[in-house]
Amino acid sequence: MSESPVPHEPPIYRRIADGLRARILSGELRDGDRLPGENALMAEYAIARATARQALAVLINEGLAVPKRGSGVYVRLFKPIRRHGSRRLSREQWGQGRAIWDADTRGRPFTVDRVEVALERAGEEVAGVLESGEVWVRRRRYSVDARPVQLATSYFPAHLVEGSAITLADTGPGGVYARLGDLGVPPAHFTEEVRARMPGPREITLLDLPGGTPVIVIARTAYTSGGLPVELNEMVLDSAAYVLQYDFDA
Amino acid sequence: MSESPVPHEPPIYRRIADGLRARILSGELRDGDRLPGENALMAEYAIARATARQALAVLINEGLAVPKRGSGVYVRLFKPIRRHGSRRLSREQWGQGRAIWDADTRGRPFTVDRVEVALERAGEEVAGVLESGEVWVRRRRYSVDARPVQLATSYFPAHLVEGSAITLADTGPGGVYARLGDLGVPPAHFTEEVRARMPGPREITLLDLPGGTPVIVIARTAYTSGGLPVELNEMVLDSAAYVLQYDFDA
DNA sequence: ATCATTGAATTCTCTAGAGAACTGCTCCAT
DNA sequence: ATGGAGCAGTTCTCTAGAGAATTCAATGAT
Repeated sequence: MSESPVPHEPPIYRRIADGLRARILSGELRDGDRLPGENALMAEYAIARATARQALAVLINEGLAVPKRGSGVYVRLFKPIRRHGSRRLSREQWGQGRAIWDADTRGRPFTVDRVEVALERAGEEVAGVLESGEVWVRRRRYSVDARPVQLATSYFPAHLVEGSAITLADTGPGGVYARLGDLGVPPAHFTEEVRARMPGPREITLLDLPGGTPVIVIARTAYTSGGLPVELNEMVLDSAAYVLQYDFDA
Repeated sequence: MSESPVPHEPPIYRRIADGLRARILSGELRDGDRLPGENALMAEYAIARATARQALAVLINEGLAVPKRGSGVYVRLFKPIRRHGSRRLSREQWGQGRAIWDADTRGRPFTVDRVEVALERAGEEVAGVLESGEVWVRRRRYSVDARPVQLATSYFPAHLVEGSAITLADTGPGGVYARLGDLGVPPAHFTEEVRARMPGPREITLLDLPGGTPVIVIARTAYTSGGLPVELNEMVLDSAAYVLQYDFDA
């Protein structure tokens, strides 16, 4: 038999992490405050550097802290952008001022950079959704307050949008949806599929993500009233920067 | 000026991780396959154990691999459940004595364990949403195929549901929404707020999450047609197990 | 005043090694 | 056959140390 009736004491690095987490959640350490760094933890607990790093890695991985190389480890600040799925139903009377998570409802200005427009052969999944082998692709990155928060890639059936402003960098007033209306195929119905996962290296670079930040992936398909798919938009969001809101009736 | 026009070669651990990732994404390594472990990487690349661990940690952190202590590191399998936001809660479904979760698992039945029902003093945020200081709280965990996939906590204004089956472990046919209907306050409108983040230690335990798996947090508020909030349901989902789907018109 | 340099502090990367904890298999006694 | 013991292989935890890369503030030169 085992002679340890003790329900397994957690390892050192975990106890240190638990202590720091408690101080963050209790409010003792606030957004932007500096956490004790590797050296401080080494001295305080008489542990090796790797162990101190492991403790900090736990918090970084949970998204509660952000490391700044050459400076220190800081409590993360969280002020998400609220993204409304269906604007039509999300009127003021429903839940205004009742939001669970504090978020910026006022429209902070988005800036768009890295716009790429290209005609490509559709991948398997895209081709399946849009029922088209060739697609016009629009890739762009959105930033708020000079911080990148979203990558978006839109696909359009090539035969549908050929010759329109959708194939240009500047789509003109009203954006791509107005142009689809001009073409006689205005979007009437949307389906959004939402997932969350850890980012790949490319996404970490483009969104400038600190460690421990998942991304939200939204695949939105736009259909005409006749059920014709006219756009597939794949969005990758910094999950620390966003709260999604969906409103619907029973 | 810096005299390194070289765009900074990535560190060893990252190059190894990149190589393994490529083998996974290319299909060479499939779901459930065993990855080269610490010892194998140490031998192959002539590196220290810590460095090999760091390489594997990258993949584990991205959710592409799962470590099994004493056994090895394995490629993760991904077969999500599709959860429909709208339509799912339609009156027909809960009107017929059908639990909502049966509807969207398509045969894979949800099992519920760890049901807790209690009368509690509402926290600040919950009180603000439900406009009630005392709330009945229902906590439960859902599993599919003996795997826990979701934690759910529902809050109801105490004065509203006092004496109904909502305060019991078994809420009867149709679940809590049918009971709210019985009480004359049927839910007519829903607002869902969706976030993603890394799980805390409690969530890791309850959901049995491997490293590198984010959770999706949904805060759903149910309102009557008169705009009265009658339920706040906070759900924590294993993000590897779910795809959320929302449908709406332009 | 403005700009460049320096230096301390900090995180990041990596080596080398050791023991603990756990898994899965084989072998042996029953 | 079945159960238990033992063993090899694996991940997990931790020590001790060193150099690289980066940040940030102070200092000095222009």
